[in-house]
Amino acid sequence: MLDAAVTVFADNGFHVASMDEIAEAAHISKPMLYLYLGSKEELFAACIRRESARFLEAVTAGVRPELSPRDQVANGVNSVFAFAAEHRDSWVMLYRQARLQQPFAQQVMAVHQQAAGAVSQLLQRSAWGNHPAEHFDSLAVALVGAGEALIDRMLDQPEPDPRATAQLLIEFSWHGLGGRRRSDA
Amino acid sequence: MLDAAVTVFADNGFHVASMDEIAEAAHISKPMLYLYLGSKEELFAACIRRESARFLEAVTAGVRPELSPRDQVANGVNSVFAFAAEHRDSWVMLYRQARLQQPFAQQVMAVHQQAAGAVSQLLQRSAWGNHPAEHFDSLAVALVGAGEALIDRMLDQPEPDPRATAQLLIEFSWHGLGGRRRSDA
Amino acid sequence: MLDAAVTVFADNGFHVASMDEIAEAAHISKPMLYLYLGSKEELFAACIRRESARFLEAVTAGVRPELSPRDQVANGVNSVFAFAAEHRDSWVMLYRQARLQQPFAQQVMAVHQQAAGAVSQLLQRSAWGNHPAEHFDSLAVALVGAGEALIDRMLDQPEPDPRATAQLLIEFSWHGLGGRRRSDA
Amino acid sequence: MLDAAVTVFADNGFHVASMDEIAEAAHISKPMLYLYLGSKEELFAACIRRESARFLEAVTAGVRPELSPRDQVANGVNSVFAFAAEHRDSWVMLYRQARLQQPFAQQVMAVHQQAAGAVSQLLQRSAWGNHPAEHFDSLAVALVGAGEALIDRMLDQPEPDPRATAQLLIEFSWHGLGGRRRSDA
DNA sequence: TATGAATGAGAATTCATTCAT
DNA sequence: GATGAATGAATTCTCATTCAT
Repeated sequence: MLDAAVTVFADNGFHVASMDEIAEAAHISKPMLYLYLGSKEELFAACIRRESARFLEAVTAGVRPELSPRDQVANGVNSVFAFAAEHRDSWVMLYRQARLQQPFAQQVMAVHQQAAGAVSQLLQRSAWGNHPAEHFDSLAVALVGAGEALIDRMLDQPEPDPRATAQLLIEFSWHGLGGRRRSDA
Repeated sequence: MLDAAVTVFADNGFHVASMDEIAEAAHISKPMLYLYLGSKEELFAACIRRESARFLEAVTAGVRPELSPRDQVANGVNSVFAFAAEHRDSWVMLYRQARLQQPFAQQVMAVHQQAAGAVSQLLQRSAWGNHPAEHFDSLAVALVGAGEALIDRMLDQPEPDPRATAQLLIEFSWHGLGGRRRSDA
Repeated sequence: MLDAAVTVFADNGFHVASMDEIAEAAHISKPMLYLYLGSKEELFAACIRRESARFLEAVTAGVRPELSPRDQVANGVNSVFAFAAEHRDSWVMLYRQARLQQPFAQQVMAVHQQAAGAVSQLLQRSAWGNHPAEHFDSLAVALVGAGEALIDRMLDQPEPDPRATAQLLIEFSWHGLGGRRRSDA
Repeated sequence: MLDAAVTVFADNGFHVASMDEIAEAAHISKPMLYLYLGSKEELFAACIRRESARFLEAVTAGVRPELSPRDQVANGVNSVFAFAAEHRDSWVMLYRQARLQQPFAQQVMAVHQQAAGAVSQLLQRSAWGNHPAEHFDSLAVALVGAGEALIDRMLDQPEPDPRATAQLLIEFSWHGLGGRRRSDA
């Protein structure tokens, strides 16, 4: 039942999605929706809650603390990309729709920042030299943003290849676009 | 008149923003809004059109073809960050709101992809080694996504510093998170 | 089962009371309610019927035809006040709620007018002088109205005292507010 | 516009009256109703407010402080009966409908008790002997209740005669049903 | 018999949009 | 040219009522 809602919300966004549409997609009647979920807002919140949990679970499941920080990041990136490819609607709903809907953004961003925070920590532990912690926060934000953009594009392709896309991000992250300027050559 | 609309749309999103609110913010009456802009959708489209143009203009103005590709990218990144910092509402409206509103996303994405395409070309021209063009498209997407995420965070800060933020992105782009694993050391 | 309904109807009125609430208060399921009572309207009608019967019974039980008309009225007033005090919900349901709900008002008013008619007859038999029968009808209406108002107020008090309140009404009825104007003194 | 609402509310009560019906009766569209009155509850409250004011004004207008307390009461009773006869809907709406609708009862009862309080004071000033003030409150309640009942009946008659009905109440109030029991004779 | 699960119909409320002036 | 006043159409939500078990 939440599945239908997630799909409809992912396709239309919170405001355009109507309860009629969701009820129809779920093959139930509107009163059932209200009986089980209370209201449109609660329904949306419930969708966010469940999908966030699934997302966290998927990502957490792949964590291997015995690996090096870099490999942990690589693992995480792979998990996230795999999740997005497998649960397209969940991803779109969380990251494209819920993140903007004012009363709900907070809920999504909490998870998001938790993830970014973990990345930041791993980066910090994997790095050379001296940088303030905030520097790694920024890098984590950049990395996560790059990931989201790649996922977005990936999801528009007919046959998404999460492993390859993740690999690209990881390479890009560690090595950048190439250590030296061409003019350096 | 569009200014008011942009502000309201940026603050509330397309659906929550009401024509009443926009008319009031523009200090005109609703019939005027309709006389000049036709409908809410046309109004939104007009906002997107104008802000996209401004955005492109701001970025294009800084282009210096005589520079090296890398410097051109750096220039562009700086322009984009400066634009976002100076025209917060324009940026939010384009990248946070319009990109999701189904009938309009295309309009925004056209500009967006034009920018990403230019970046891709510059990267290609600045790179070593052999990679298919598509590889650079992906890198451009990642770079642009990282940029957007950093801008987003920047706009939430009390005193955004576009130059510093841009610099961070550029460094990150060229060199990644650090060329070698710690264990390599 | 009707008890629960009466309580709920008395507390909330016909429209605000929901069948869910009544079923819950009666510790049965809604289908049972419908099986036994047919519909919300029939349920309400059944409540009215039963409470009206109880009311009439309570009042009739105290009738002592061998007494003087005045004492019979006094008796009746006492019975009514005692009934209202003892069966608060019955009274409220009948006189506050049912009397206004258009399809049911008739049902309540029939009982009400039966009582008023009996009072009118007694007054007529107890009176001096010549008055048309209609005059006594009016007096009965006034007396009954005064009684209802006093009952209403009585029911809002923490410890209703039906005997005292009834006594007040009876005194008021026989002697009015005082036979002479102060200026007469 | 409130006129139509008062009529509909008087006929149907708060819950049965629908905004559609009221809008139609007022020859305007529902959105206008909402524009001017805000919500069904506010509309009802506005009706109560206006009719209460009219009622108070009608009653207050007839006050002649130079008269004896008894004549003042008689005046007041006449005013009230005249008002009810002339503004049937106002009366019904205030005393039959609004008095029971929980969120609004207070508003009506305030006026009502103000009136009853005034009556109580006048009775007190017109009376012989020693009685606690509370005794007069009770008498006022009874008197007012009797008045309401008579008005109710009056309003059901084809040609209400407020003066005669009021006169009946006044006589009844001062002299009761007859000073002595028949058996006293 | 008894009920958990389901729904059709309708109510309040809002908003983009348009006349009449 | 400008606007106050007006509305059709849609949306969320509720409730009396009924199956399927």
